[in-house]
Amino acid sequence: MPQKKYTEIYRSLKTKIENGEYEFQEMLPSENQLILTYGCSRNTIRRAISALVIEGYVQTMQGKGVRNIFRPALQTSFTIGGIESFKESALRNHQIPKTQVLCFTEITADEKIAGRTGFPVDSQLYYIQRLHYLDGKALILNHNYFLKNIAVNLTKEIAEGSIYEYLENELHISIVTSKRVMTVEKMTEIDEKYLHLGDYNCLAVVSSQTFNSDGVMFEYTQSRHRPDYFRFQDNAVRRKAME
Amino acid sequence: MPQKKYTEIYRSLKTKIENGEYEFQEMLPSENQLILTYGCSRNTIRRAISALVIEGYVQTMQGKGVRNIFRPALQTSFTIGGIESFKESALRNHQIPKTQVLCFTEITADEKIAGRTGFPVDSQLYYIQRLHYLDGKALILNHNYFLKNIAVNLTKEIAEGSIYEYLENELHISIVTSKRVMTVEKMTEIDEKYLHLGDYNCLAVVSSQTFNSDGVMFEYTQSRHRPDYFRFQDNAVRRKAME
DNA sequence: GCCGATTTGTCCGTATGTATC
DNA sequence: CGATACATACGGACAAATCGG
Repeated sequence: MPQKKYTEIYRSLKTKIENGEYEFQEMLPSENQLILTYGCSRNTIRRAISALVIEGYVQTMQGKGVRNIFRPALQTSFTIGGIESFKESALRNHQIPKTQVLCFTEITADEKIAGRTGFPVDSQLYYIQRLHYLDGKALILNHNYFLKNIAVNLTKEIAEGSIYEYLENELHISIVTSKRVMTVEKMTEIDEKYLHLGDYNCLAVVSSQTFNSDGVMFEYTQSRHRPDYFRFQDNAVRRKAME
Repeated sequence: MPQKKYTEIYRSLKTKIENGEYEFQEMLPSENQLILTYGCSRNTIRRAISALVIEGYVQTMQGKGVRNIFRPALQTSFTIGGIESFKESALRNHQIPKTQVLCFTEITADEKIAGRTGFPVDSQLYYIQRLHYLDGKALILNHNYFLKNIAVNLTKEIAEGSIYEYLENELHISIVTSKRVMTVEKMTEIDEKYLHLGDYNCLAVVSSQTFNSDGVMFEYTQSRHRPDYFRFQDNAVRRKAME
C-alpha cells in the first residue's frame, strides 16, 4: 500500500529540517519549486507545510516565503496535539519503560464517579491503578477507567504491558479523539506512597477522555505526574483570521 | 472588507453547535448538503470542519459523516493552539482583568539570562514583572523579557494595559508563532509574596518564546500561575496517517 | 455476500486576491 | 510597476469506508 503523498512530502521536509539541511531562519524552497521537486499539485505541498507549521517547525509568511524555525533543543521533549501511549513516548525518548499494576478491579459508576469521569451512572467499568517507571524511577501514577463492554476481556496481564496495543491490535478499536485537561493538584496519600515527591506537596495532573470511532467515550484516565519530571510542550499560532 | 468564507462557515457551525442545535452525538449535515446551504465549494466546507475537529467540537469518520462531540462543561475553559493575551482570555471568560506592574527595567542579557530565555548574550532587553488579577484575585505572576530594538519605547504605562495591543496596533508587529513549555516548579519568595498560595508550595509555570513575522524571537515570558486556578485544555487527534 | 448510493479522504488544475520585494 | 510568494476559492476526479437493500 503506497504512502499518502502529502505524508511523504511532510516527512521528507521534516527530516531535512531536522538534519540541518536548512539553517535556522533560512527560507525553504517556494511552493512552486517544491511542486517541481516532488511532482505534485500545490494543494498537496501546502498540506504538508501546514502540518510543519502546527508542529512549530516552520513559519509561513504571505509574500515572503516559508522559514525554518526548528530548534533541536526545544523540539525533542514532547509531542503536541497527538495521542501517544506511555510506552510509545518512552521509546521515542530512548528511555526504558516499566509498568506496575497496583490495582485491577471492576466497578459500577456511582454518581460521584460519573460526575468526575463523564461516564453515565451505572456504567460497568474496569478501574485500574498503574505506576509507570522510566529508567527505574516512579514518575506517573495512572488511574484508568475503561468501559467494560468496549474494552472487553481486559486483564491484569494486559495492563502490565500496553493497554492501547491490546485495544488497537486485538480488539481493533481505533482511537480517534481525546480531550485533555491539565491542572495542578495537592498530593494524596497514594501519591505520596508511590511517587517520591521530595519537598513538593503537589503534582501535575492530566485528565483525559478518549473516544472511539463510534463517538463513544470509552476511557477516562487521570495521570498524576511527579512534578520535577513533568514537561508539556505546545506550539501556538496566532490566527487573526479565525477570531 | 468581507470576511473570509471559510471563517464565516466555521463560525456559523460553531455557534450552532454551542447553542445546542445539534444533539451531542448527532450527525451534522453532510458536506454536500452544507455546500448547498452555504453556497460554496467542497474545499471551503472541509476547511471549516477541520477547524472544528482541531478544537474538539466534532469528529469526522470516512463513510459515515461528521459527529457533534461538543460538551459545554469541558469546552468553556481555555483555548488550545492559539495565542491569546491575558486581557483577551479574561474578557472571553467574562472576568474582570487587572494588571499591576511590579518592576519595569532595562537590562543586558548575561550568559545566565541568555541561557534561560534563548536570547543571544548582550541582547538589550526590557524586563518587566507584572501581576495579573482576575475578579480581584492575584492569579498570575509574569516575568516578561522583550527585545528593546523591536518592542521600541515600551513604557510602564503601556505595561499596565496590554503590551500586545501596543505591539500590534501601534508598532504593527504581527505575532506569528509561539513555543510554550508547561512545567511545575517550587515557589520562590516573590511568588509567595504576591500570589496567595495557601498550602501549595509549588505552581504551574508556562514559559514561552514568541516570534514576529521576520522570524525573530522578540519575547520570552515566564508565567507563574496560582495552581488552584490553573487549567489548560487540549484536544488531541490520533493520526495514523502522519506518523 | 454483493451491489449501488452516500459520505468523507486524497489529489489535481486553475483562477484570483494580497503581501513583499 | 512587475515579478514572486503565499492565501483563498472553485470545480472535478477518483479512492476508501459505510450502510441499506
